[in-house]
Amino acid sequence: MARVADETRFEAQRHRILKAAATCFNQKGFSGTSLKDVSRQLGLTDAALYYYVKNKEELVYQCYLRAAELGREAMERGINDGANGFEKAYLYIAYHVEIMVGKRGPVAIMSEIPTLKRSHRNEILAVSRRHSTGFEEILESGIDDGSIISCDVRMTGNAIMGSINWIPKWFHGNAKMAKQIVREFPDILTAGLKPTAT
Amino acid sequence: MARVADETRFEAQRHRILKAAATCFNQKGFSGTSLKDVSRQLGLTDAALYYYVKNKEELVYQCYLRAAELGREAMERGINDGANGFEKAYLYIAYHVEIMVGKRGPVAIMSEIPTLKRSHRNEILAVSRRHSTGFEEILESGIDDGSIISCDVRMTGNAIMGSINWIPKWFHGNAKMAKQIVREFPDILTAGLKPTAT
DNA sequence: CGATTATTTTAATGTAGATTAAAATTTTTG
DNA sequence: CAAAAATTTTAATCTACATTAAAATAATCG
Repeated sequence: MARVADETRFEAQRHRILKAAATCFNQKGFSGTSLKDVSRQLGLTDAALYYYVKNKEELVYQCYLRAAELGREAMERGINDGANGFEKAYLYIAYHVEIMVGKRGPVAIMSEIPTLKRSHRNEILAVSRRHSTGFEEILESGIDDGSIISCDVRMTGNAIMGSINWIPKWFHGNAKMAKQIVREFPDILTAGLKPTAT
Repeated sequence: MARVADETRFEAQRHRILKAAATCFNQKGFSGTSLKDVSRQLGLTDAALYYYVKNKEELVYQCYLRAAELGREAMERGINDGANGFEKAYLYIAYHVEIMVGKRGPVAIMSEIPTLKRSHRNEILAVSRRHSTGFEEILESGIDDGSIISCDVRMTGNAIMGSINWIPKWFHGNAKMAKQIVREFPDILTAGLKPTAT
């Protein structure tokens, strides 16, 4: 048995499949992408995908899990790297945006959560909720330490996350624009958070 | 023939169907909603829908057209009612947000543009682009008249529109929250546009 | 009311695309 | 290199809807 090597190979291919699927879902829409569309991108046959996922529902689920994981990672890094609430928020946004438009992407837009089977749906919803809550806590910490203006963290959080989540809708891989987004979005999204200079 | 009366009746029913479809699409996802799901909401049969739209593709298309029209209307009102660039932007956002969460909604999230047939897709894309451009022009006018801070209007526009477009993802008809959104979103989204008080 | 038109339903049909089983191929390992 | 395991393909099947035609019902009008 080629235990370790095989698992690496398998995981690598699985990963490529998830990225291809995310690309298709974002560009062609969920219902507009057949498994053949996904597999063709990798020079495979649609049936081959079933070696890696149980069915299409699971493919979507895995894409969403990966999207959630990448977001979680960005938030964790932001929390670790920022010295105060504002910086944590700023860095999280920067990291997350970078993932959305960078080579680790594409990140699947979670447009089809309702079509997931109950257990998967609940898991994705739970992890999403946790993410939102995490961001709200960052905002609160910033309000507490004076680095962020007093605001409704729920609404502010939704506004900022919406901007980030919507990026794949209008960004389609243009490298120059990717740089622009990474450079400008963090400032744009946090401009309203800064206490007015006194 | 009952010319006028019939057309009213027909249009009214058509309108109800579009709203029901938008509700389903936003809540269950596009691929997750069958025509039966839509028709059931109105106490109809799936086949009845074909009296109002040619097919499912057209149903989506009409939903998107309606969404675009509502957005356009909000922008027009904002432009008319605002005294300077900032106010135009602020009011447009307020009007659009109000539509998104109000009784005129639900507004369909345009998640499935790629599945539209070419002509419909091009039309929707064109109207979307026009909308984006319109908002960027508002921002530019604000920069010119000094009511808005100097910024990249393209990126800023994308950020703000993303927040608005994402609303149906997390808002599901709770009346209290609707009020909150209408009250807070315009300020949150424009907070970063104000020139720092001197 | 009786006739005409508008709307909806019933009952089939058609089809794309998901899924599967078995065979073929490729990769790994000893 | 030969055997075993891993990966992919070929070739069917299967099924959930979308779609349609014809019949039935409801609304409107003279």
